[in-house]
Amino acid sequence: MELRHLRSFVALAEEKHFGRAAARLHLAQPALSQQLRQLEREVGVRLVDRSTRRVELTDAGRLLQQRALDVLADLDRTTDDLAEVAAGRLGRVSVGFVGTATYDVLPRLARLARERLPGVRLDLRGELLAPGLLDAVRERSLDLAVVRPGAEPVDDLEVTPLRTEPFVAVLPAGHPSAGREAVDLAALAEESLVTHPSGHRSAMHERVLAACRAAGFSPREVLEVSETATLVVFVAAGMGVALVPASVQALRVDGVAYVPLARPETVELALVSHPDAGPAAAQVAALVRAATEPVP
Amino acid sequence: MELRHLRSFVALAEEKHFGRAAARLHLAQPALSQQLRQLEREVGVRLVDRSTRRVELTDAGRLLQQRALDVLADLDRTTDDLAEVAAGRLGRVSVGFVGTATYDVLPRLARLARERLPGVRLDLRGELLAPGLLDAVRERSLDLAVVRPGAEPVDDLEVTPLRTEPFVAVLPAGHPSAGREAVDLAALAEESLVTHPSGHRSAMHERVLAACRAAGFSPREVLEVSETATLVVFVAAGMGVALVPASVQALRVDGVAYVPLARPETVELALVSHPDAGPAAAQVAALVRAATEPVP
DNA sequence: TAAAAATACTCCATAGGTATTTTAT
DNA sequence: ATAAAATACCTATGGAGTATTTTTA
Repeated sequence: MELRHLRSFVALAEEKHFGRAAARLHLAQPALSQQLRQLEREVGVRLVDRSTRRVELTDAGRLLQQRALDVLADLDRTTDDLAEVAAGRLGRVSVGFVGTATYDVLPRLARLARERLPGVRLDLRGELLAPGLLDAVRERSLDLAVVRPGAEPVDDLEVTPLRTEPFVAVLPAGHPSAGREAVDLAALAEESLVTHPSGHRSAMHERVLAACRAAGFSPREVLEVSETATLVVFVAAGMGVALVPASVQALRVDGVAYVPLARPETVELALVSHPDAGPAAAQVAALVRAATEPVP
Repeated sequence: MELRHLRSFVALAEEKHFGRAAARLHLAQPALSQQLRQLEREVGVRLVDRSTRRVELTDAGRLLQQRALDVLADLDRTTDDLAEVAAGRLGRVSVGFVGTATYDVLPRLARLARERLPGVRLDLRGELLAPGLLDAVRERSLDLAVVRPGAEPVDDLEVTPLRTEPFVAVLPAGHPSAGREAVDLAALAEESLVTHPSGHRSAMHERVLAACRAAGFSPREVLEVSETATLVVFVAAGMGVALVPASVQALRVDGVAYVPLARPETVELALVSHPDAGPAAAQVAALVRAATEPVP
């Protein structure tokens, strides 16, 4: 059985006339007769009761007409859908975010995708750690990752810079520098510092300590927390101060003030994708770039 | 696009290897390469990322794999179903019954069909009138009809006799002959008679009056009702007596006694079907014959 | 007898085969 | 170096066309 048999059968079922159906199919009448004969032979069932004066479907014919219509419609839909998939407007894309991109980039992306790529199902996962994100992209369990690029370059994946943003200080509301225009990082030398985890689990830890060294001090006490939200809450609780990328200010917490640094230090944000990610991932990548364009 | 493209694509999607997939399809490898090229050209989308070492589906390819599998499974199911339809084990059949077959043949048929033709949806309609039944079968709004054959022969439809059954008298419980072994019809000459409608709407009316004439009398008062159930209830209410085919005894009503006639008069029951009714109708017709075989 | 489906036959388009080349690892 | 996909080319099947016959209402 081939689709041409089904298409011909449907036409014949509708026209109930070999000549007209053949014309509609751009076929000669005998070709249609033969196709029907083949089809009936293959399914082993008479589909059309026919004489020179009357063409009528059998019960089996009526069933096949319905099913054939369904199948042909399915295939038409499929063809359309394939084009959508190829254009990246239909599909499923998973994006992972490091903690400091979770409260700013993630929601912006979600809103943009909802508007511009309604056919793409997004799977967004926030508060992840950079090394795991890279591995996930490598093994295709994630399509895209928004990370803070670390020291060592990544050459088996595509990495595109998204933005460079300044650090801001996170201070408890009662802190003397809270509410100021800017704070000199050196003024915080004696405070306890709350940071992301050390080791190779987060790029932030090293960046923050490097900034302190640049300001001429090494923090006296360091408290490590793994979630950015927890970090901010710790500051609110008076456990210390912190340095975070400016976009973390999207995370508003009572009892906490964000204050720019007098001499700004910066961190990068980058998008990582697999070299042969699908078109939907490419579309979403474009939206990630759009979501990070205006540095807030 | 033809089914062979889909079949080949599915095999390739599963094997992820042109050589093996081609072998499974009993094709040479270049034929498969060509089919894929045609398919991709037609849908305008790359379906497989391939190098000499790696064959991997694109997003679009994965979508098509799913859809193609669905379509092919649908068609397989359809082929099976067509055979069932052709054998008369799958389908829909409507059967109409005259009033006096409604309470005996109809329920027997329903039970038999449930057992032996579970795939056939039966549409059973009782208490109809013979002329309407015949027209309904002619115009195919009914597949089968169980009727009391009238005087004039029907030659454009298939009529097969089902059974011949004796009339029985329907008497009120208090009637002197109620409970007897048999009653002589002439003994009821003075009673009011309850019958089915006169005119050409029911064959019963004429049959009953003919039986009375054969017994040597003409009923003094005749009351016409259109439903058999109503007729019996009228007798129970003391409105008169009636003559009905023996199978109506299936209709048990308090206050009514059925009594055989001393000199039996008979009526026929017949099955009417369209000459080119489908196989399901033929199967059901066989069950109707089975349901009427043992004269009760 | 006239309209329409079936049959007879012919032809050529094309699906698929064989041989070979290209490519990626 | 080698396995595997792509390309080139050829062959033959069979799908569709034309002409004709058969059927039935």
